[in-house]
Amino acid sequence: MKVLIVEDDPLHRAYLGDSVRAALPECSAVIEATDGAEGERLAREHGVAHVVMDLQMARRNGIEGARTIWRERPDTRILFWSNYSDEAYVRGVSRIVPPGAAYGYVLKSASDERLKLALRSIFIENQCVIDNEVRGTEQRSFARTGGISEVEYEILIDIALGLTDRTIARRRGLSLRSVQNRLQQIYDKLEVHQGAGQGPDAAFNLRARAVSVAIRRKLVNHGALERAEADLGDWLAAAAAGPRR
Amino acid sequence: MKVLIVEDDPLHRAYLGDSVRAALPECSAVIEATDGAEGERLAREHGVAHVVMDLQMARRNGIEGARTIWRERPDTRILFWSNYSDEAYVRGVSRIVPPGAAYGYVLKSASDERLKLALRSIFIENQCVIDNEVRGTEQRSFARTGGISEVEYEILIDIALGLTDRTIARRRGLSLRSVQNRLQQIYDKLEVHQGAGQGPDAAFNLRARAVSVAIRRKLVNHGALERAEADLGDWLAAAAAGPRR
DNA sequence: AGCGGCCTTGCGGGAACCCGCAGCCGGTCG
DNA sequence: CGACCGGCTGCGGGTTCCCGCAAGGCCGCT
Repeated sequence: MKVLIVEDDPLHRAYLGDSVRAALPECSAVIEATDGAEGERLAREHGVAHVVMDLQMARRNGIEGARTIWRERPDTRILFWSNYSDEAYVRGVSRIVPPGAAYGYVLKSASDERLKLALRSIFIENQCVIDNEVRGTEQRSFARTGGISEVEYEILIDIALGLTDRTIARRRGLSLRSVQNRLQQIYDKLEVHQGAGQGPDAAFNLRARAVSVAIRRKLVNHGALERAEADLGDWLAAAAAGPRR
Repeated sequence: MKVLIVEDDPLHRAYLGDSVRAALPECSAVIEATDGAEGERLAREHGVAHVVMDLQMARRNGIEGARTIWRERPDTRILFWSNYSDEAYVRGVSRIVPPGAAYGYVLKSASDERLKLALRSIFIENQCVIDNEVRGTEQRSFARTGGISEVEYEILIDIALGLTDRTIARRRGLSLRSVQNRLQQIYDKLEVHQGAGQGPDAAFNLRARAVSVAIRRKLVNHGALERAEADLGDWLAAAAAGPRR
Protein backbone atom coordinates (compact mmCIF):
# COMPACT_ATOMS: atom_id res chain seq x y z
CA MET A 1 0.00 0.00 0.00
CA LYS A 2 1.29 3.41 -1.00
CA VAL A 3 0.16 6.50 0.81
CA LEU A 4 0.33 10.02 -0.61
CA ILE A 5 0.63 12.97 1.74
CA VAL A 6 -0.29 16.41 0.43
CA GLU A 7 0.60 19.14 2.87
CA ASP A 8 2.57 22.34 2.44
CA ASP A 9 3.78 22.84 5.98
CA PRO A 10 7.04 20.90 6.46
CA LEU A 11 6.46 20.34 10.17
CA HIS A 12 3.02 18.95 9.64
CA ARG A 13 4.20 16.91 6.69
CA ALA A 14 6.86 15.25 8.78
CA TYR A 15 4.43 14.60 11.60
CA LEU A 16 1.92 13.08 9.19
CA GLY A 17 4.60 10.85 7.68
CA ASP A 18 5.51 9.51 11.12
CA SER A 19 1.88 8.92 12.03
CA VAL A 20 1.15 7.10 8.80
CA ARG A 21 4.14 4.82 9.17
CA ALA A 22 3.28 4.13 12.80
CA ALA A 23 -0.41 3.47 12.23
CA LEU A 24 -0.08 1.48 9.03
CA PRO A 25 2.61 -1.21 9.07
CA GLU A 26 1.19 -2.43 5.75
CA CYS A 27 2.20 0.83 4.16
CA SER A 28 5.06 0.19 1.77
CA ALA A 29 5.85 3.75 0.70
CA VAL A 30 5.03 7.29 1.75
CA ILE A 31 4.99 9.87 -1.02
CA GLU A 32 4.95 13.54 -0.21
CA ALA A 33 3.62 16.53 -2.12
CA THR A 34 3.63 20.17 -1.11
CA ASP A 35 0.54 21.42 -2.92
CA GLY A 36 -2.59 20.28 -4.70
CA ALA A 37 -1.14 20.34 -8.20
CA GLU A 38 1.87 18.25 -7.27
CA GLY A 39 -0.45 15.93 -5.37
CA GLU A 40 -2.57 15.35 -8.46
CA ARG A 41 0.50 14.59 -10.53
CA LEU A 42 2.02 12.17 -8.03
CA ALA A 43 -1.29 10.42 -7.46
CA ARG A 44 -1.55 9.82 -11.19
CA GLU A 45 2.06 8.70 -11.64
CA HIS A 46 2.13 6.31 -8.71
CA GLY A 47 -1.44 5.12 -8.99
CA VAL A 48 -1.99 5.93 -5.35
CA ALA A 49 -5.30 4.88 -3.80
CA HIS A 50 -4.75 6.32 -0.32
CA VAL A 51 -4.30 10.02 0.25
CA VAL A 52 -3.97 12.32 3.24
CA MET A 53 -4.72 15.86 2.15
CA ASP A 54 -4.49 19.25 3.76
CA LEU A 55 -7.10 21.80 2.83
CA GLN A 56 -5.92 25.38 2.46
CA MET A 57 -2.53 25.21 0.85
CA ALA A 58 -0.76 28.12 -0.72
CA ARG A 59 -0.60 27.28 -4.40
CA ARG A 60 -3.54 25.03 -5.07
CA ASN A 61 -5.96 24.09 -2.41
CA GLY A 62 -6.94 20.66 -1.23
CA ILE A 63 -10.49 20.64 -2.51
CA GLU A 64 -9.33 21.29 -6.05
CA GLY A 65 -6.75 18.58 -5.75
CA ALA A 66 -9.19 16.07 -4.31
CA ARG A 67 -11.69 16.82 -7.02
CA THR A 68 -9.38 15.96 -9.86
CA ILE A 69 -8.02 12.90 -8.05
CA TRP A 70 -11.53 11.63 -7.48
CA ARG A 71 -12.49 12.44 -11.04
CA GLU A 72 -9.74 10.16 -12.29
CA ARG A 73 -10.17 7.43 -9.69
CA PRO A 74 -13.43 7.67 -7.76
CA ASP A 75 -12.47 4.83 -5.44
CA THR A 76 -9.49 6.70 -3.99
CA ARG A 77 -9.67 7.03 -0.23
CA ILE A 78 -8.91 10.49 1.01
CA LEU A 79 -8.44 11.73 4.54
CA PHE A 80 -8.80 15.49 4.82
CA TRP A 81 -6.69 16.92 7.58
CA SER A 82 -7.53 20.53 8.28
CA ASN A 83 -7.12 23.28 10.79
CA TYR A 84 -10.72 24.40 10.57
CA SER A 85 -14.22 23.07 10.52
CA ASP A 86 -15.64 26.07 8.66
CA GLU A 87 -18.91 25.37 6.95
CA ALA A 88 -17.39 26.54 3.69
CA TYR A 89 -14.85 23.72 3.82
CA VAL A 90 -17.35 21.11 4.91
CA ARG A 91 -19.70 22.07 2.11
CA GLY A 92 -16.84 22.17 -0.35
CA VAL A 93 -15.77 18.65 0.56
CA SER A 94 -19.20 17.03 0.81
CA ARG A 95 -20.02 18.45 -2.59
CA ILE A 96 -17.18 16.67 -4.38
CA VAL A 97 -17.10 13.28 -2.68
CA PRO A 98 -18.19 10.62 -5.19
CA PRO A 99 -21.09 8.38 -4.18
CA GLY A 100 -19.88 5.44 -2.13
CA ALA A 101 -16.36 6.71 -1.68
CA ALA A 102 -14.67 6.37 1.69
CA TYR A 103 -13.24 9.55 3.09
CA GLY A 104 -12.53 11.28 6.35
CA TYR A 105 -12.30 14.71 7.87
CA VAL A 106 -10.06 15.12 10.90
CA LEU A 107 -8.98 18.34 12.54
CA LYS A 108 -5.35 19.09 13.11
CA SER A 109 -6.15 19.73 16.73
CA ALA A 110 -7.20 16.11 17.15
CA SER A 111 -5.06 13.80 19.23
CA ASP A 112 -2.44 11.46 17.89
CA GLU A 113 -4.67 8.54 18.77
CA ARG A 114 -7.59 9.90 16.84
CA LEU A 115 -5.54 10.51 13.74
CA LYS A 116 -4.12 7.00 13.70
CA LEU A 117 -7.53 5.50 14.30
CA ALA A 118 -8.96 7.50 11.43
CA LEU A 119 -6.13 6.38 9.15
CA ARG A 120 -6.85 2.71 9.84
CA SER A 121 -10.62 3.09 9.62
CA ILE A 122 -10.54 4.77 6.25
CA PHE A 123 -7.63 3.06 4.52
CA ILE A 124 -8.12 -0.46 5.87
CA GLU A 125 -11.74 -0.75 6.89
CA ASN A 126 -12.99 1.49 4.11
CA GLN A 127 -15.18 3.48 6.44
CA CYS A 128 -16.02 7.16 6.63
CA VAL A 129 -14.70 9.01 9.65
CA ILE A 130 -15.90 12.52 10.30
CA ASP A 131 -14.54 14.45 13.21
CA ASN A 132 -17.20 15.13 15.78
CA GLU A 133 -16.68 18.86 15.66
CA VAL A 134 -17.05 18.84 11.90
CA ARG A 135 -20.18 16.75 12.23
CA GLY A 136 -21.41 19.54 14.44
CA THR A 137 -21.16 22.20 11.78
CA GLU A 138 -22.67 19.78 9.28
CA GLN A 139 -25.65 19.23 11.57
CA ARG A 140 -26.11 22.91 12.18
CA SER A 141 -26.01 23.56 8.50
CA PHE A 142 -29.03 21.33 7.84
CA ALA A 143 -30.92 22.18 11.00
CA ARG A 144 -33.93 24.41 11.02
CA THR A 145 -32.34 27.59 12.24
CA GLY A 146 -29.48 29.07 10.33
CA GLY A 147 -29.73 26.17 7.91
CA ILE A 148 -28.95 27.42 4.44
CA SER A 149 -30.26 24.99 1.86
CA GLU A 150 -28.31 24.01 -1.20
CA VAL A 151 -30.22 26.27 -3.59
CA GLU A 152 -29.97 29.18 -1.21
CA TYR A 153 -26.27 28.59 -0.88
CA GLU A 154 -25.87 28.91 -4.63
CA ILE A 155 -27.54 32.29 -4.61
CA LEU A 156 -25.51 33.34 -1.62
CA ILE A 157 -22.34 32.58 -3.53
CA ASP A 158 -23.68 34.48 -6.51
CA ILE A 159 -24.21 37.67 -4.56
CA ALA A 160 -20.84 37.18 -2.90
CA LEU A 161 -19.40 37.16 -6.42
CA GLY A 162 -21.11 40.48 -7.01
CA LEU A 163 -23.68 39.36 -9.54
CA THR A 164 -26.82 41.29 -10.32
CA ASP A 165 -30.23 39.84 -9.56
CA ARG A 166 -30.89 39.67 -13.26
CA THR A 167 -27.64 37.86 -13.97
CA ILE A 168 -28.31 35.38 -11.21
CA ALA A 169 -31.74 34.77 -12.69
CA ARG A 170 -30.25 34.01 -16.09
CA ARG A 171 -27.54 31.84 -14.64
CA ARG A 172 -29.81 29.75 -12.47
CA GLY A 173 -32.74 29.69 -14.85
CA LEU A 174 -35.13 31.57 -12.60
CA SER A 175 -37.23 34.66 -12.86
CA LEU A 176 -36.07 37.91 -11.36
CA ARG A 177 -38.65 37.75 -8.63
CA SER A 178 -37.71 34.22 -7.63
CA VAL A 179 -34.14 35.24 -7.15
CA GLN A 180 -35.28 38.08 -4.96
CA ASN A 181 -37.47 35.72 -2.97
CA ARG A 182 -34.53 33.46 -2.33
CA LEU A 183 -32.55 36.47 -1.26
CA GLN A 184 -35.33 37.25 1.17
CA GLN A 185 -35.03 33.80 2.71
CA ILE A 186 -31.28 34.20 2.95
CA TYR A 187 -31.68 37.52 4.73
CA ASP A 188 -34.05 35.88 7.16
CA LYS A 189 -31.86 32.91 7.90
CA LEU A 190 -28.76 35.02 8.25
CA GLU A 191 -30.71 37.36 10.50
CA VAL A 192 -29.83 40.35 8.41
CA HIS A 193 -31.99 43.34 9.21
CA GLN A 194 -31.77 46.88 8.04
CA GLY A 195 -30.15 47.93 11.28
CA ALA A 196 -31.75 51.14 12.48
CA GLY A 197 -34.95 52.56 10.98
CA GLN A 198 -36.78 50.69 8.31
CA GLY A 199 -37.25 53.29 5.68
CA PRO A 200 -35.13 56.25 4.80
CA ASP A 201 -32.32 55.61 7.21
CA ALA A 202 -31.50 51.95 7.05
CA ALA A 203 -27.98 51.36 8.26
CA PHE A 204 -27.31 48.36 6.06
CA ASN A 205 -27.36 47.37 2.44
CA LEU A 206 -28.91 43.96 2.87
CA ARG A 207 -27.12 42.25 0.02
CA ALA A 208 -23.69 43.43 1.09
CA ARG A 209 -24.55 42.80 4.71
CA ALA A 210 -25.54 39.23 3.98
CA VAL A 211 -22.16 38.57 2.41
CA SER A 212 -20.48 40.11 5.41
CA VAL A 213 -22.19 37.88 7.96
CA ALA A 214 -21.78 34.86 5.70
CA ILE A 215 -18.06 35.43 5.81
CA ARG A 216 -18.02 36.05 9.52
CA ARG A 217 -19.99 32.86 10.06
CA LYS A 218 -17.56 31.11 7.75
CA LEU A 219 -20.22 30.03 5.32
CA VAL A 220 -18.01 31.32 2.57
CA ASN A 221 -14.29 31.90 2.55
CA HIS A 222 -11.50 32.74 0.20
CA GLY A 223 -11.21 29.28 -1.29
CA ALA A 224 -14.92 28.97 -1.95
CA LEU A 225 -14.88 32.36 -3.67
CA GLU A 226 -11.98 31.32 -5.86
CA ARG A 227 -13.75 28.20 -6.96
CA ALA A 228 -17.00 30.05 -7.56
CA GLU A 229 -15.17 32.67 -9.58
CA ALA A 230 -13.68 30.00 -11.80
CA ASP A 231 -17.12 28.46 -12.36
CA LEU A 232 -18.50 31.87 -13.12
CA GLY A 233 -15.79 32.44 -15.70
CA ASP A 234 -16.77 29.20 -17.43
CA TRP A 235 -20.41 30.15 -17.44
CA LEU A 236 -19.75 33.63 -18.75
CA ALA A 237 -17.70 32.22 -21.59
CA ALA A 238 -20.40 29.68 -22.42
CA ALA A 239 -23.10 32.32 -22.25
CA ALA A 240 -21.14 34.58 -24.58
CA ALA A 241 -20.58 31.72 -27.03
CA GLY A 242 -24.18 30.56 -27.26
CA PRO A 243 -26.51 33.16 -25.80
CA ARG A 244 -29.73 31.24 -26.11
CA ARG A 245 -31.35 34.17 -24.41
CA MET B 1 15.25 37.90 29.32
CA LYS B 2 11.89 36.19 29.19
CA VAL B 3 10.27 35.36 25.87
CA LEU B 4 6.57 34.76 25.38
CA ILE B 5 5.42 32.54 22.53
CA VAL B 6 1.83 32.81 21.40
CA GLU B 7 0.90 30.10 18.92
CA ASP B 8 -1.97 27.66 18.84
CA ASP B 9 -0.42 24.89 16.79
CA PRO B 10 1.52 22.56 19.13
CA LEU B 11 4.03 21.55 16.46
CA HIS B 12 4.84 25.11 15.57
CA ARG B 13 4.93 26.09 19.22
CA ALA B 14 7.50 23.45 19.97
CA TYR B 15 9.56 24.42 16.95
CA LEU B 16 9.47 28.07 17.97
CA GLY B 17 10.53 27.22 21.49
CA ASP B 18 13.56 25.33 20.19
CA SER B 19 14.51 28.14 17.85
CA VAL B 20 14.22 30.77 20.55
CA ARG B 21 16.39 28.82 22.96
CA ALA B 22 18.94 28.12 20.25
CA ALA B 23 19.11 31.66 18.93
CA LEU B 24 19.01 33.45 22.27
CA PRO B 25 21.31 32.04 24.95
CA GLU B 26 20.49 35.09 27.04
CA CYS B 27 16.89 33.92 27.23
CA SER B 28 16.16 32.79 30.77
CA ALA B 29 12.62 31.50 30.33
CA VAL B 30 10.23 30.64 27.53
CA ILE B 31 6.55 31.09 28.28
CA GLU B 32 3.93 29.61 26.01
CA ALA B 33 0.37 30.66 25.27
CA THR B 34 -2.11 29.06 22.89
CA ASP B 35 -4.20 32.04 21.92
CA GLY B 36 -4.27 35.82 21.97
CA ALA B 37 -6.24 36.17 25.19
CA GLU B 38 -3.93 33.88 27.14
CA GLY B 39 -0.99 35.70 25.59
CA GLU B 40 -2.23 39.04 26.88
CA ARG B 41 -2.70 37.64 30.35
CA LEU B 42 0.71 35.99 30.53
CA ALA B 43 2.44 39.06 29.12
CA ARG B 44 0.89 41.14 31.87
CA GLU B 45 1.62 38.68 34.65
CA HIS B 46 5.23 38.05 33.73
CA GLY B 47 6.01 41.53 32.52
CA VAL B 48 7.33 40.11 29.29
CA ALA B 49 9.01 42.51 26.87
CA HIS B 50 9.73 40.04 24.06
CA VAL B 51 6.97 38.24 22.23
CA VAL B 52 6.70 35.91 19.25
CA MET B 53 3.15 35.90 18.01
CA ASP B 54 1.23 33.93 15.46
CA LEU B 55 -1.45 35.75 13.52
CA GLN B 56 -4.63 33.81 12.79
CA MET B 57 -5.31 31.73 15.86
CA ALA B 58 -8.58 30.05 16.61
CA ARG B 59 -9.92 31.83 19.66
CA ARG B 60 -8.46 35.30 19.54
CA ASN B 61 -6.24 36.42 16.79
CA GLY B 62 -2.74 37.77 17.00
CA ILE B 63 -3.49 41.33 15.94
CA GLU B 64 -5.96 41.75 18.77
CA GLY B 65 -3.50 40.30 21.21
CA ALA B 66 -0.65 42.48 20.01
CA ARG B 67 -2.83 45.55 20.17
CA THR B 68 -3.63 45.18 23.84
CA ILE B 69 -0.08 44.17 24.70
CA TRP B 70 1.24 47.25 22.98
CA ARG B 71 -1.39 49.41 24.56
CA GLU B 72 -0.16 48.38 27.98
CA ARG B 73 3.56 48.43 27.17
CA PRO B 74 4.38 50.21 23.92
CA ASP B 75 8.05 49.25 24.11
CA THR B 76 7.34 45.54 23.88
CA ARG B 77 9.13 43.87 20.98
CA ILE B 78 6.93 41.60 18.96
CA LEU B 79 7.85 39.25 16.17
CA PHE B 80 4.88 38.23 14.08
CA TRP B 81 5.22 34.78 12.63
CA SER B 82 2.60 34.05 10.05
CA ASN B 83 1.68 31.72 7.25
CA TYR B 84 0.60 34.47 4.92
CA SER B 85 1.63 37.84 3.64
CA ASP B 86 -1.93 38.91 2.79
CA GLU B 87 -2.33 42.64 2.53
CA ALA B 88 -5.09 42.47 5.12
CA TYR B 89 -2.62 41.16 7.69
CA VAL B 90 0.12 43.58 6.75
CA ARG B 91 -2.24 46.51 6.99
CA GLY B 92 -3.64 45.19 10.24
CA VAL B 93 -0.20 44.99 11.78
CA SER B 94 1.24 48.24 10.48
CA ARG B 95 -1.82 50.03 11.77
CA ILE B 96 -1.30 49.00 15.39
CA VAL B 97 2.47 49.23 15.78
CA PRO B 98 3.27 52.11 18.17
CA PRO B 99 5.66 54.79 16.89
CA GLY B 100 9.24 53.77 17.44
CA ALA B 101 8.48 50.22 18.48
CA ALA B 102 10.66 47.40 17.20
CA TYR B 103 8.80 44.58 15.57
CA GLY B 104 9.17 41.97 12.88
CA TYR B 105 7.16 40.02 10.36
CA VAL B 106 8.52 36.67 9.27
CA LEU B 107 6.75 34.03 7.24
CA LYS B 108 6.50 30.49 8.50
CA SER B 109 7.95 29.34 5.23
CA ALA B 110 11.18 31.17 6.02
CA SER B 111 14.28 29.17 6.77
CA ASP B 112 15.54 28.32 10.20
CA GLU B 113 18.42 30.71 9.70
CA ARG B 114 16.18 33.60 8.83
CA LEU B 115 13.98 33.07 11.87
CA LYS B 116 16.92 33.01 14.26
CA LEU B 117 18.46 36.07 12.65
CA ALA B 118 15.19 37.92 12.99
CA LEU B 119 14.90 36.92 16.65
CA ARG B 120 18.32 38.37 17.44
CA SER B 121 17.82 41.51 15.35
CA ILE B 122 14.55 42.40 17.00
CA PHE B 123 15.08 41.29 20.58
CA ILE B 124 18.75 42.20 20.97
CA GLU B 125 19.48 44.87 18.38
CA ASN B 126 16.08 46.45 18.65
CA GLN B 127 15.68 46.61 14.89
CA CYS B 128 12.70 46.07 12.64
CA VAL B 129 12.84 43.04 10.40
CA ILE B 130 10.26 42.64 7.70
CA ASP B 131 10.28 39.59 5.51
CA ASN B 132 11.09 40.45 1.96
CA GLU B 133 7.94 38.89 0.62
CA VAL B 134 5.86 40.90 3.07
CA ARG B 135 7.72 44.03 2.06
CA GLY B 136 6.62 43.17 -1.44
CA THR B 137 2.93 43.33 -0.65
CA GLU B 138 3.55 46.47 1.36
CA GLN B 139 5.21 48.10 -1.63
CA ARG B 140 2.50 47.01 -4.00
CA SER B 141 -0.09 48.39 -1.67
CA PHE B 142 1.35 51.90 -1.86
CA ALA B 143 2.35 51.77 -5.50
CA ARG B 144 0.48 53.61 -8.18
CA THR B 145 -1.50 50.70 -9.57
CA GLY B 146 -3.79 48.80 -7.28
CA GLY B 147 -2.66 50.99 -4.43
CA ILE B 148 -5.60 51.55 -2.13
CA SER B 149 -4.99 54.55 0.07
CA GLU B 150 -5.79 54.57 3.75
CA VAL B 151 -9.02 56.57 3.38
CA GLU B 152 -10.17 54.39 0.54
CA TYR B 153 -9.41 51.32 2.58
CA GLU B 154 -11.71 52.55 5.32
CA ILE B 155 -14.57 52.92 2.89
CA LEU B 156 -13.80 49.54 1.39
CA ILE B 157 -14.12 47.97 4.81
CA ASP B 158 -17.37 49.82 5.34
CA ILE B 159 -19.00 48.43 2.25
CA ALA B 160 -17.62 45.00 3.13
CA LEU B 161 -19.49 45.37 6.41
CA GLY B 162 -22.63 46.04 4.42
CA LEU B 163 -23.11 49.69 5.33
CA THR B 164 -25.22 52.08 3.32
CA ASP B 165 -23.68 55.05 1.56
CA ARG B 166 -25.54 57.31 3.90
CA THR B 167 -24.35 55.46 6.98
CA ILE B 168 -20.77 55.56 5.76
CA ALA B 169 -21.12 59.28 5.21
CA ARG B 170 -22.31 59.79 8.77
CA ARG B 171 -19.65 57.56 10.19
CA ARG B 172 -16.77 59.12 8.33
CA GLY B 173 -18.04 62.67 8.46
CA LEU B 174 -18.45 63.08 4.72
CA SER B 175 -21.23 64.00 2.39
CA LEU B 176 -23.12 61.35 0.52
CA ARG B 177 -21.56 62.35 -2.76
CA SER B 178 -18.04 62.20 -1.39
CA VAL B 179 -18.56 58.66 -0.25
CA GLN B 180 -19.78 57.76 -3.69
CA ASN B 181 -16.77 59.44 -5.23
CA ARG B 182 -14.47 57.37 -3.09
CA LEU B 183 -16.37 54.30 -4.10
CA GLN B 184 -15.77 55.28 -7.69
CA GLN B 185 -12.04 55.40 -7.07
CA ILE B 186 -12.15 52.06 -5.38
CA TYR B 187 -13.98 50.56 -8.34
CA ASP B 188 -11.33 51.96 -10.63
CA LYS B 189 -8.40 50.71 -8.62
CA LEU B 190 -9.91 47.31 -8.14
CA GLU B 191 -10.70 47.21 -11.83
CA VAL B 192 -14.32 46.50 -11.21
CA HIS B 193 -16.46 47.03 -14.28
CA GLN B 194 -20.05 46.26 -14.93
CA GLY B 195 -19.12 43.13 -16.84
CA ALA B 196 -21.22 42.90 -19.98
CA GLY B 197 -23.32 45.78 -21.27
CA GLN B 198 -23.18 49.11 -19.59
CA GLY B 199 -26.80 49.96 -19.10
CA PRO B 200 -29.74 47.71 -18.52
CA ASP B 201 -27.87 44.42 -18.48
CA ALA B 202 -24.84 44.93 -16.33
CA ALA B 203 -23.59 41.62 -15.03
CA PHE B 204 -22.25 42.95 -11.76
CA ASN B 205 -23.40 44.92 -8.78
CA LEU B 206 -20.32 47.09 -8.39
CA ARG B 207 -20.42 47.40 -4.65
CA ALA B 208 -20.75 43.68 -4.06
CA ARG B 209 -18.27 42.96 -6.81
CA ALA B 210 -15.70 45.22 -5.23
CA VAL B 211 -15.94 43.30 -1.99
CA SER B 212 -15.55 40.07 -3.89
CA VAL B 213 -12.34 41.05 -5.63
CA ALA B 214 -11.03 42.65 -2.45
CA ILE B 215 -11.37 39.32 -0.75
CA ARG B 216 -9.87 37.42 -3.64
CA ARG B 217 -6.94 39.82 -3.67
CA LYS B 218 -6.67 39.36 0.09
CA LEU B 219 -7.15 43.01 0.84
CA VAL B 220 -9.68 41.99 3.43
CA ASN B 221 -10.12 38.71 5.21
CA HIS B 222 -12.06 37.15 8.01
CA GLY B 223 -9.98 38.65 10.79
CA ALA B 224 -10.13 42.16 9.36
CA LEU B 225 -13.91 41.85 9.08
CA GLU B 226 -14.18 40.71 12.67
CA ARG B 227 -12.20 43.67 13.90
CA ALA B 228 -14.13 46.08 11.72
CA GLU B 229 -17.39 44.64 12.96
CA ALA B 230 -16.34 45.22 16.55
CA ASP B 231 -15.41 48.82 15.77
CA LEU B 232 -18.72 49.26 14.02
CA GLY B 233 -20.53 47.98 17.06
CA ASP B 234 -18.79 50.56 19.22
CA TRP B 235 -19.65 53.35 16.82
CA LEU B 236 -23.26 52.30 16.53
CA ALA B 237 -23.60 52.30 20.31
CA ALA B 238 -21.96 55.71 20.56
CA ALA B 239 -24.12 57.08 17.77
CA ALA B 240 -27.26 55.80 19.47
CA ALA B 241 -26.20 57.33 22.78
CA GLY B 242 -25.39 60.80 21.52
CA PRO B 243 -26.78 61.36 18.05
CA ARG B 244 -25.34 64.81 17.48
CA ARG B 245 -26.92 64.63 14.06
C1' DA C 1 -62.69 16.82 -5.41
C1' DG C 2 -61.33 19.98 -2.17
C1' DC C 3 -57.92 21.97 0.73
C1' DG C 4 -53.60 23.98 2.40
C1' DG C 5 -48.74 24.61 1.75
C1' DC C 6 -44.70 25.63 -0.94
C1' DC C 7 -42.54 27.57 -4.82
C1' DT C 8 -42.66 30.54 -8.74
C1' DT C 9 -43.87 34.62 -11.25
C1' DG C 10 -45.68 39.38 -12.34
C1' DC C 11 -46.64 44.19 -10.86
C1' DG C 12 -45.79 48.34 -8.55
C1' DG C 13 -43.46 51.63 -5.74
C1' DG C 14 -40.18 53.62 -2.47
C1' DA C 15 -35.42 53.69 -1.34
C1' DA C 16 -30.70 53.13 -2.48
C1' DC C 17 -27.10 52.93 -5.84
C1' DC C 18 -24.23 54.49 -9.97
C1' DC C 19 -22.59 58.41 -12.18
C1' DG C 20 -22.14 62.70 -15.32
C1' DC C 21 -22.13 67.68 -14.71
C1' DA C 22 -20.92 71.71 -12.31
C1' DG C 23 -19.61 74.75 -8.63
C1' DC C 24 -16.59 75.66 -4.47
C1' DC C 25 -12.27 75.72 -2.00
C1' DG C 26 -7.45 75.10 -0.53
C1' DG C 27 -2.88 74.31 -2.30
C1' DT C 28 0.94 74.48 -5.92
C1' DC C 29 3.43 76.22 -9.68
C1' DG C 30 4.84 79.17 -13.37
C1' DC D 1 -1.36 86.97 -9.41
C1' DG D 2 -3.78 83.68 -12.47
C1' DA D 3 -3.90 78.99 -13.91
C1' DC D 4 -4.35 74.49 -12.63
C1' DC D 5 -5.26 70.34 -9.89
C1' DG D 6 -7.37 67.48 -6.57
C1' DG D 7 -10.81 66.81 -3.17
C1' DC D 8 -15.59 67.91 -1.43
C1' DT D 9 -20.39 68.92 -2.34
C1' DG D 10 -25.12 69.48 -4.55
C1' DC D 11 -28.30 68.20 -8.37
C1' DG D 12 -30.54 65.22 -11.49
C1' DG D 13 -31.81 60.96 -13.72
C1' DG D 14 -31.41 56.24 -14.96
C1' DT D 15 -31.00 51.71 -12.94
C1' DT D 16 -31.07 48.33 -9.43
C1' DC D 17 -32.55 46.72 -5.11
C1' DC D 18 -35.99 45.59 -1.47
C1' DC D 19 -40.42 44.00 -0.69
C1' DG D 20 -45.70 43.82 -0.15
C1' DC D 21 -49.54 42.04 -2.78
C1' DA D 22 -51.65 38.68 -5.52
C1' DA D 23 -52.28 35.06 -8.95
C1' DG D 24 -51.01 30.50 -10.73
C1' DG D 25 -48.92 25.64 -10.59
C1' DC D 26 -47.37 21.38 -8.22
C1' DC D 27 -47.87 18.16 -4.41
C1' DG D 28 -49.62 15.66 -0.68
C1' DC D 29 -53.37 15.00 2.48
C1' DT D 30 -58.23 14.37 3.94
